Amino acid sequence: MSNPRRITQRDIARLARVSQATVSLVLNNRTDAGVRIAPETRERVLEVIRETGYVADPIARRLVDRRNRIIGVFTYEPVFPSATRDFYHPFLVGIEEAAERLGCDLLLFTSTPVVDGRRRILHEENRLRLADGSVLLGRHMDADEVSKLVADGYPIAAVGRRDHDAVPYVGADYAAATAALVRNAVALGHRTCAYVGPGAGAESSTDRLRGFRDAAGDAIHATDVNASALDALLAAGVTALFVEEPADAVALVGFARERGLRVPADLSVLTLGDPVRPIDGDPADRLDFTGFSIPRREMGWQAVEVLTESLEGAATGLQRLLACEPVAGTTLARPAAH
Amino acid sequence: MSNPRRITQRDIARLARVSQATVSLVLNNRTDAGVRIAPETRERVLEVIRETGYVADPIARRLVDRRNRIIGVFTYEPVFPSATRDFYHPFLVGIEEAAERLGCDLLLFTSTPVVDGRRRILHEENRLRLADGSVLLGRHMDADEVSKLVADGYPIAAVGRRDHDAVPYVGADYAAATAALVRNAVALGHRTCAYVGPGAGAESSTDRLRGFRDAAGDAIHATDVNASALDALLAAGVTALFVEEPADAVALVGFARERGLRVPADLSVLTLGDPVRPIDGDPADRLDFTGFSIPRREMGWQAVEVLTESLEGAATGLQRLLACEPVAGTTLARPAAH
DNA sequence: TCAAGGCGCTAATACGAATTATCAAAGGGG
DNA sequence: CCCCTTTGATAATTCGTATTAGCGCCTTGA
Repeated sequence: MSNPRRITQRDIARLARVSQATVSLVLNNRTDAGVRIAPETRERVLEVIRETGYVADPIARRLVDRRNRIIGVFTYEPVFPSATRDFYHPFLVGIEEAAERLGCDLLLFTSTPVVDGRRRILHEENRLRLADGSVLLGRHMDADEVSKLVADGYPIAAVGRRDHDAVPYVGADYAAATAALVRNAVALGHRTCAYVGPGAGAESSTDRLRGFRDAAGDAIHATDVNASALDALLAAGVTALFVEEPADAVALVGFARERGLRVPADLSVLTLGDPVRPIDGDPADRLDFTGFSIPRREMGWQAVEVLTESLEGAATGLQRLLACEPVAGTTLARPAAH
Repeated sequence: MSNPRRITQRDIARLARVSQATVSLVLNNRTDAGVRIAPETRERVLEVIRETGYVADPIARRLVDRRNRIIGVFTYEPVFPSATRDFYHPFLVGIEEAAERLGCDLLLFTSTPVVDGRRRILHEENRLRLADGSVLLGRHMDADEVSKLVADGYPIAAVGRRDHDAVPYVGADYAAATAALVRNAVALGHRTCAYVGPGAGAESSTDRLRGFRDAAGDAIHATDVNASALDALLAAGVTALFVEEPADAVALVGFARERGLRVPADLSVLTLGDPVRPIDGDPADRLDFTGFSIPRREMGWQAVEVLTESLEGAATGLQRLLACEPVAGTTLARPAAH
C-alpha cells in the first residue's frame, strides 16, 4: 500500500513535450509582456493537464511566496473546554468567519504547555512561527511576553485593548460604555454610585473603572463581593451598583434581597459586560440586567482583519476600539426618594 | 514596519557559525551512524534557536516529507458557530485534549470553501497536506471524497463509523445501544414499537435502524414528524416510540399531549442520542428522556489516537466502536393494559 | 546580405529544510 | 613517517513550483 507519487509539473511537461517552466506559465495563464506561449502549445499542455487531473501542489506554491496562509490562535485558557468557554466562544466564531473569508486556516496552539491553569506563549518549544501571525485571546496577557513578541517582529493582533504602545488590537470601548451607563443612572437621579470589580490588572478592568470615574460624581470603588461589602456600600448611601462581572451581580442581588431590598426599586444593579464566569442558580429566575454587551464576534472578526493588514505592511489603523451594545434590561430605576 | 522575513535555518547557521545542514541535523536530533555533532556545537546551535524562537517552516518541511506535528480538523459544518455547535462541541473537546497530550497543534481547515452550507474537502487549493493527517467530523460525509483521500494515501480518522472498508474511524455503537433500549421496552411489555428517524443516509442513522430491527418484534419505521404521522402510528397500535433526534421527540410528545395522551403512561417516547438540532421551548418543562447518550468526547479523543496510530504505521485496531451510555430518564413505562 | 528585433520556449535559480556523499583534521599503530 | 580510522562538519542535491534571463530561429528593412 505504498502511496503513488503525486503528479508534478515535470510529469506534465514530459507528456506534453515541453519544459516544466512552460507548464507553470500555462497554468498561471501568464500573458505579461515577455511571456508568450503559442496557442497550440498551450492547448497541448492544457489537454494533458485535463487528462491527468493534475492540480498544483499548494504547499510547494506557498514555499515560493513565503506566506503560509495560516493564522495562529493563542488562547490563555484552553479553547474548547472549561467554564469560560461560553464567554470565549463568540470571539472564536468571529475569528473563524474572518479566516474563512480570507481563505486562511486556523492553527490552535494546543501544544502549548499549561502552567497554573494558564498557557505560556513563549516556551522553548513554541511553534508560533508555524503561522504567519497570531491572534491573542484572553483577559490577562503577560505584558512581557507580548512585548517580546512585538520586539521580535512577530505579527500579532490582540483581542482586547493592550496598554503596550505598539500592539495591534481590537478592543471594546469599555470606558465609553461604562460612562454612558453611569450618565443614564445619574440622569435618573442616582447621586452615589459604586463600581464593583477589580478595576486593575487587565486593561478591560482599568478601562471600566476609568469610564466610571469620568462619569460618576461621587465615585466609590469596591472589590469584594460579599454580604458585608454590600452593607458597607449601602451605609455609604449607594443607590446604584455597577458590577463588572454578571456572576457577581447575581450574588449581590441575592445579598440585597436577603436584606429585604428590592431590585431595582431600592437598589439598581447594572452589569458591565457579558459573563466570564458561569452564573449559578436557576436560569429561570435570573434577572435581566441593565448594562451592555461586548461585540465579541465583531472583535474576533476585526482582530483577524487587523492581523492581516499588519502582515500586508499597513502601519495605521491597527488599534481599534469598538462600541459596546447597550442592554436595556430591568435592573435600573429611579432611586427611592429618601 | 516592513514585513519581517521569516527566520530560516540559514540565519541560525550564520549566528551559530555553522552550516545550514548542521542546524538541520541538530534540530532533528539525528544521531544515526555517520552523523556526529560535537556537544558544544550542538549546544551553541540550540542556544541560538532558543534565543530566536525559531521553528521549522511547516511548508518547506512538508516538501521533503516529514512530520509537522499538526493534526488537521475538517468539519463539514463550520466549527464554532451555528445551531449544531452544542452537538459538535464535545467532540472538539476530546480532540483538543488528545492533541494537547500528544504535543500536537490543531489546524482547522477554515480555508475550505463552503458550498450549499457544507464544506468540500477536495477543492483545487486544498491544503490538507499541511497536516500530518486529519480528523473528519460531521454526520454526512461525501463518500467519494473520503474514498479519494484513502486512495491517495492521505491519513484520516473519521469520527463516526464509515461504511467504506478502509477508513479508520471511531464510532458509537448505535446498533447495540438502540437494540438494548428496545429490549428494555419489550421486557416491560411493549409489543409494537416504532422507529422515527431517517434510517438512511448517514451511517449513524442506518445503524440505529438496524439495531432497532434486530431487537423489535413488530418493526415499524416512520420518517415524518407531524401530528398525522403520530396518528398513523397510534392507529397501528404503537406503544413506544424510538426517536432518533431529541428535537423530534419533543415535538412528538407535544402532539401526543394535544391528543390527551400522557407520556409515558399512555405512550413511551425514547431518544437515540444527543440533540443535533437545538430544542425549542422552555427548558424548564423539558422531559427527561429515556435513551442513551453518545460518548462524544471520548470519540474525539480516540479519533486522534487512531489517526496517530495509523501515522505510525499500525494496520489494525483502526476501526473502533464505543458503547453509548444508557440514560435512565422518565419517559419509558409499562404500556397501558388495553 | 546583414543587423535589428519579434517570437516561442527553456535553462537556471530561488524558496526552506532534509539528506547523502564527501572532505579535512586529528589520533593511533606499526 | 606513512597509512588507516575516527570525528566533526559541510557542499551539493532533493522536493514542486514560480520567475527571469536569455537562446535560437525567423522575419523585416535598408
